[in-house]
Amino acid sequence: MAIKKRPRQPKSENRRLDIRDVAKHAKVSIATVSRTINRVPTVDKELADRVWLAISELNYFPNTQARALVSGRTRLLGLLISEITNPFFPELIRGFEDIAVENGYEILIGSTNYHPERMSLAVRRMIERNVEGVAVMTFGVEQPLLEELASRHVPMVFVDSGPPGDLVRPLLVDYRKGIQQGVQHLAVLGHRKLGYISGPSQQRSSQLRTAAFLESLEQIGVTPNPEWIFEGDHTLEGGMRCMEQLLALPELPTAIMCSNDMTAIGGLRVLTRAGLRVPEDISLIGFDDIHLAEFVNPPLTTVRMSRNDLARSAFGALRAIAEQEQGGHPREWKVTTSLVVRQSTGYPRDSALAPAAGTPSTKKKKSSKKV
Amino acid sequence: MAIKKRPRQPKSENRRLDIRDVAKHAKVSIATVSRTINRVPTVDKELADRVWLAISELNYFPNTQARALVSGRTRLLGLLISEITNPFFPELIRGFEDIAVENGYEILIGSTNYHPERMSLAVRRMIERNVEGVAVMTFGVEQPLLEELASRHVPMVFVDSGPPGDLVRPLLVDYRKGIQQGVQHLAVLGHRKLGYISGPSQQRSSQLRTAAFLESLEQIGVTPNPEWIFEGDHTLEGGMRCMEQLLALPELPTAIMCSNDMTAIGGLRVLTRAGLRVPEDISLIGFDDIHLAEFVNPPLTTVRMSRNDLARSAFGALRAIAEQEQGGHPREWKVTTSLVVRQSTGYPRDSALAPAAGTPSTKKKKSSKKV
DNA sequence: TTGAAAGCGCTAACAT
DNA sequence: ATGTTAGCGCTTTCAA
Repeated sequence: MAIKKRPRQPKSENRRLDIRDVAKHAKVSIATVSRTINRVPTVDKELADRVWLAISELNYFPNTQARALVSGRTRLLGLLISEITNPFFPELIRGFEDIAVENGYEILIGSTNYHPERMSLAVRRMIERNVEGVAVMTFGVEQPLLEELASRHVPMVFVDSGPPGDLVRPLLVDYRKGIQQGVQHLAVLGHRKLGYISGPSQQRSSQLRTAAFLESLEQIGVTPNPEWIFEGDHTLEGGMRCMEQLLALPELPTAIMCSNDMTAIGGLRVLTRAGLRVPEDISLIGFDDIHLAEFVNPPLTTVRMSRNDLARSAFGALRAIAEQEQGGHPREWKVTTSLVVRQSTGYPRDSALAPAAGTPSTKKKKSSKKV
Repeated sequence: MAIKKRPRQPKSENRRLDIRDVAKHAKVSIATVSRTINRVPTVDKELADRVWLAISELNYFPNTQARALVSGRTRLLGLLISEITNPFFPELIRGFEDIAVENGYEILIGSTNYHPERMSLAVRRMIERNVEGVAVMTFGVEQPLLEELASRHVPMVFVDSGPPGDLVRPLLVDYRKGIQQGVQHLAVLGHRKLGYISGPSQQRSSQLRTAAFLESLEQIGVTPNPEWIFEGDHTLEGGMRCMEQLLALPELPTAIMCSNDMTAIGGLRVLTRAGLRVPEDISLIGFDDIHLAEFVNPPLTTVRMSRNDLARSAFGALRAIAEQEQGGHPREWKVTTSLVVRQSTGYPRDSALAPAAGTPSTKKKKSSKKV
């Protein structure tokens, strides 16, 4: 597009400046220009100065394509996401763009829009453009696509976990801390009877969450009641099913933590249908902070992971893989969590703390309700 | 990164497949492979078949860098935005990604984050990567940067308008239609006394809006009352100032349209402080549908432009410039608008239509009411 | 219609 | 420390 390229001959008038122009202008060889630009330390100070001067006088920018072609390094990273209009992603992209650009990388965004075709197109685009690594920030990417990348030795990072491999790293979300934040929030409100709906027990990340829950209970000096612990499957339906079983119990907990938001939202639905009020009768807390969490009624208190951490960890991990991380065992890339207090948590029903019923007022945009 | 490149000799084991591998496999010359891939029509059908077969058997992807280097076409487009976490942009990006990818382009996103430095970094990145065009989707990009692009013959499109030039196109937002939608919405509710707060009269886009307002009034058979028409400046403060003046008038309009949302939000603030209720006492309607519009109290009814239109127009315009748009005068790229009915508009105070006062119930998010 | 070969702008080996 | 030069993988001329 840029400019109509005439055949080859007439050295078109507005051709881009190239390294030879700079060399000529600075009266050095093109090799010296290249070395200067790449900060090879052996270049004579004076020559280097001449080169830099020429560069700025001519306003020369090196041609990335040519550099990439010869060096094999594109300084391009792929970011595979599900849908950019899902508010989780813009924040993530922002962090990723920031750190990538700081380090001289560009990012190629591939949205799958939940379509298998778009997904494979995205992977294809990344391979064609020779990305130096891919951050897979969405679930459900088909195995063959990942193999395609792996077979071409493209480093990958996954949120949470992915197929293991030499060039593959999981990002470690700090579930322990996240769950702890949730449990302590409930403890502070005065809850001692806590229930839990887990994710599928085969999934590593949900095992971690369950373990963290139990551990957090211990920290607040509460003995878990096995009756109140259910195994869900991280779906809305799973959450509903578990909540129904729970409601059949003779004694109910005053608060329930769920292994993810979808589970909590399913649970919420059942609670509401059963005529129980959240949080007046029972408090509910999720995990993930998906978009929907803010829009259910009442808005869900939940634990979210830092998009910025995620972005920086993904970048760092990709870079470390690529540069072979000479020193010792692979580093772990942690992602921190934070509690997002909305309106699905409040004092327990019979608590002395409760002004009457409902959520206590808190500062800022945290849950707040005049009773 | 991708893979540790050993010096040059040992033809590293896991080098990428290249066109020669395909040529060998298909028993043709690399020229034929190239022609086949580029769908040059003169290739013999049978040879072409062999080539395609080889390509798919080897799972070959052409190297974009090499192609770009020799052809001078990167198939890369720059998208200059202010901030990706502003919800205006993800939608825009989505549309842009869709159409770009459909056409074999990639997009390079540059966020300015309202920092002059980031802005020039973004422009620099685009030039370095040799983008074939830039869609400038944010205001306030500094002139020198645009000149930098122009001097390198990079085609540009601007939302609404930008510095004119041979390789520059404005996108034309259909203000007339947008304003009309707003005015008719008010007319349907029963408003006949309409006020207007314009933008700065030097700015072309606000002239267009004002003209459209007057025209729309005529269409609904209302004679404009010059007393109720104020010139704002598209800022919050301007909106407040105008609204204060308006409130000093002996007779007030029942509804006010503003040239943009910030103006309306400023106006809303003054109205609220003056103890007037919106929309019970006075209806208010903005233009743009900025993020904030949804979160003010009451949420602002406004006119928004289609992000998808914007994206597609930007892409189309860029492409047309680049391909020199052989046929006649440059095409116009229109962007449509739509009315977003929220809660700042309702029946006029003394309307027989009003059930009591306040907003009529609406179905969906569109205006529509049973009278 | 096909193939051989000349570059695209740059980096890095090699020579000096 | 600097210059010369051979490619990187491809497209496109040119000759056959």
